[in-house]
Amino acid sequence: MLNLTQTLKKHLEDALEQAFPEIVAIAKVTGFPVDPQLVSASKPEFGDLQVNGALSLAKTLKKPPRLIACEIVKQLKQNQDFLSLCKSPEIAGPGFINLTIQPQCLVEEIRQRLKDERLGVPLFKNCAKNQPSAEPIIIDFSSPNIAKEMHVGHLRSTIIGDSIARILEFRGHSVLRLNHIGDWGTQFGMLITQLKEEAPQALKQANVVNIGDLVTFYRKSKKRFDEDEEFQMASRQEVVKLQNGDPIAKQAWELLCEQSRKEFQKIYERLDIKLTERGESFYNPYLEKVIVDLDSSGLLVVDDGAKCIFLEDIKGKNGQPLPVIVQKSDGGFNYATTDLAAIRYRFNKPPNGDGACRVIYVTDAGQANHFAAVFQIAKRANWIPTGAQIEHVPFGLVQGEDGKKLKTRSGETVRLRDLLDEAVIKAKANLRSRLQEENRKEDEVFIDHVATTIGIAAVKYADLSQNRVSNYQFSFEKMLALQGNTAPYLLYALVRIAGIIRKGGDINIELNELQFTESQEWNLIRELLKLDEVIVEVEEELLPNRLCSYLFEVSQVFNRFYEQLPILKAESQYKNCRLALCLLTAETLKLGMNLLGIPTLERM
RNA sequence: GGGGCUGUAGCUCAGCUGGAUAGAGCGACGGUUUCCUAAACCGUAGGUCGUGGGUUCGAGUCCCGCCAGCCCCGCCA
Repeated sequence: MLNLTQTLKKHLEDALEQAFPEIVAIAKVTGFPVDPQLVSASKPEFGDLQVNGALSLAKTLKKPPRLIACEIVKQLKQNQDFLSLCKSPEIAGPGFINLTIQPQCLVEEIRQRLKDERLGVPLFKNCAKNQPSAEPIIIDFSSPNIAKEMHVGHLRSTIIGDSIARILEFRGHSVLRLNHIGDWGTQFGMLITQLKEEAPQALKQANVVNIGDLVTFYRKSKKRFDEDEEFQMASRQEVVKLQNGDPIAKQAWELLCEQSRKEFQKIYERLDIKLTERGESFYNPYLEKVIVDLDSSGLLVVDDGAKCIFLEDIKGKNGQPLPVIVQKSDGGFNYATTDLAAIRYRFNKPPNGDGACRVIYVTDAGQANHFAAVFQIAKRANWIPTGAQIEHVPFGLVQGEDGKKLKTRSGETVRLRDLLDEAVIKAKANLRSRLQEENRKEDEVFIDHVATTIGIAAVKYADLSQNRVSNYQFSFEKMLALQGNTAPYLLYALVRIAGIIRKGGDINIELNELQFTESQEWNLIRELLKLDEVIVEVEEELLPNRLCSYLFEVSQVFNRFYEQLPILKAESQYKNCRLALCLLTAETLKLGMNLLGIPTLERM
């Protein structure tokens, strides 16, 4: 209903200016535009929309708010265009104006949507003044480390990042999904040194060690690095060799990366997530230039032998400005340097960069300080073009049901593949007991497919349905629960619709004959029509949980409709109309789930 | 010591630029099945929005202090 609310807003602005011509001048002086403050009604009994503007204008106009509302309404009642969209506006409470959309307008919207593949969600270019540009939006997410397995710490970034990417893509943006994997740094020196001793063949040919062994070697090497000075020296030398392009070291590094990459890919396939790999090492050739340019722009300071930039407005322990080290005293670069090089590359015009207009980092909230620091440096160095955006999209920790960081019983970090396996196993057990209760017989292919879909959907949905910023309490029991704001509940609503459609025979909906009489129908219609606003809002706020809440609402309203009104057994003129609502509900839910990265089912 | 995030019903959480009597779900209690998948639906109970001030017509929302929890803070990422 974006179009409709836009039109109404225009009418309201006109009414406001006609009733109180002086506010145009006041608006110019104060700099605040005339805003009727049109928002959705806070309660159904207030209608569809409410206008709050009269209250805030009371002070500037020095008139009681109800009087202001009265004058606005007087103007509106003379506007035939407005009255064709809205029933007579009503003043309520201290000066709210309640609006109810004309039912035939709602029906018309439904009719449009039934014909529209995008379900009324505008492309970016249609609703913004500026044309869509080919300039991509970069979303940096997932980002596991080579030689480590993906664990629960990567879960939220991967799922949330993917959903944000899907939403922006659907809105018509060109999106570059970057996997900034940890494929460089001192850990490779340690690992190669360790492997040279224990499994030298692993450095020469592929598939000699599996990822699990690699992780074990990594742990061992880390331990030795911290304890054994000789080992430390050897590791450092190995890093230097690698950095200098030594072919043997390079080959070993490539093998390690390849081994890990295969493992990551398995997870991404299970989760149906597409990413372009561009690890930290990609930016190696640009690191030196970062230092040089920071130096020439006068930001660089040498302190204790390390090259660093002192931050503005961010203080360290002793109240002194906090430094960010971009080149260590031994000449090595660190992650801040890589991140700065990445920012530059991403904003630079092709062919020397991506030419991005917006860069989004989906990482845990713990890195907020780091990004604040790096962004500040990039801004001060003028590496972010005017009009371009760079933002950190933080999320909270994944906690166990005890409220502490999620760990296995033995205290290890939880591997992502184990977590997904367990979700599927539990979903399968639930399904089997359900089948038994209902005396249903289904083949193993069906059971596998349904359990896998539900298990993965449950994990994704549970994560996405939570406000990103707060910590998230992980619970298989809750996410797989058959009731509540969960993936199975939403999937079930769709299955019900699919069931109707299967048994509905040939659905022949004459769009010209849509007519609705029952409150359950109108509730569903009103809910379905909110889709476009919700998606545009999620695009702006980057909060997928808002989309989840919406889909849950749609499912609930649909389930009431389904429960309380006959559909296939209704008289034919109602049957077709109700089937139309079923179809649109199904399309809405499928689209929404798709934007969350969750596939849907016909039967379950 | 400095900084960030969080604090809303027994539990898990929503709450969009400040707006009408603070909302869901779970759990609890009670009800609904000759009918399209009851994995559903209907109803009841449950809150000094951490706390103390301030801003104003109006604060869960904005500002300041305090308390609690989690996270980050120079050569790891």
